[in-house]
Amino acid sequence: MHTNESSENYLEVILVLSKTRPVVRSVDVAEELGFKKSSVSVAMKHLRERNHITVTKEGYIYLTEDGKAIAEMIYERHQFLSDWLVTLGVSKEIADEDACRIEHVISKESFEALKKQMI
Amino acid sequence: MHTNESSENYLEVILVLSKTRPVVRSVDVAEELGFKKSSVSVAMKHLRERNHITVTKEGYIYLTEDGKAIAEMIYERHQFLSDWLVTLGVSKEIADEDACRIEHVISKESFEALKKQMI
DNA sequence: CCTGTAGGTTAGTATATGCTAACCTACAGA
DNA sequence: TCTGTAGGTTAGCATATACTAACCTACAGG
Repeated sequence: MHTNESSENYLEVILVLSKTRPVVRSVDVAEELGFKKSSVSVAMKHLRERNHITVTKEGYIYLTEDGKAIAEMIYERHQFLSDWLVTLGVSKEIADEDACRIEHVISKESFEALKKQMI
Repeated sequence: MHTNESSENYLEVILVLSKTRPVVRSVDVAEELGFKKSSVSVAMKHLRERNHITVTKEGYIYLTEDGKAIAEMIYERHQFLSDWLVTLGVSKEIADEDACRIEHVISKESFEALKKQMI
């Protein structure tokens, strides 16, 4: 279940998009991230190869068990870190940007410790 | 004064090493980071080109004003983030590793907000 | 004097990422 | 029917980083 920061981001975006629309396609991911469709195409190929997603012949992207686990972990971190920064007085936008970077590098231990403190 | 994560790390290490020894050389940096001397050599070339360091003909590395400013900012973040995580109950080792990654991605705003909360 | 070692550099390799350009397929609509 | 557009793929480029291999210089010590 090894991943890179970029893969984690793609998986998270797929999860988020799937919450608000019936199906997620490469173009949707590209638009959301502001990336070119070719970049997303290559990234999806990698995610397929690593069994993090499956793609139907119509181009609909679905998270596998593995992919979903990663996506949900990252998404939870994102939500939590963003909210936490906002409680510290950081603006919503900056909090979101920072959460988006910190979520990929913080350890499980530190994240859990932070959650515990916030209860 | 533009930098990458890797450059920031090198500058921080140079600063830290200079606190405990009279001079800092490429090999010292390589040993500290666990990198090969060739990698450090190339990195030092980039830091020279961007005027973040100067290197004497003996191979002694010194931070420029710019380089020192970056190094000290990152070092302050490192210290603070590491201490903060330890107060949350994270082990010294993990806190240090996490600080080392978060220090490069957290925004000025968030860092200041966190500092304020810790007073 | 001569050789081995320390410190440094350069060239070329590899991975991760995103980009542009060119191309393909399928389908909607004049 | 014919064409334009949407969605997707592939090839090749560019940057950031670290690595291995090969080489150079200088100096210590037999």
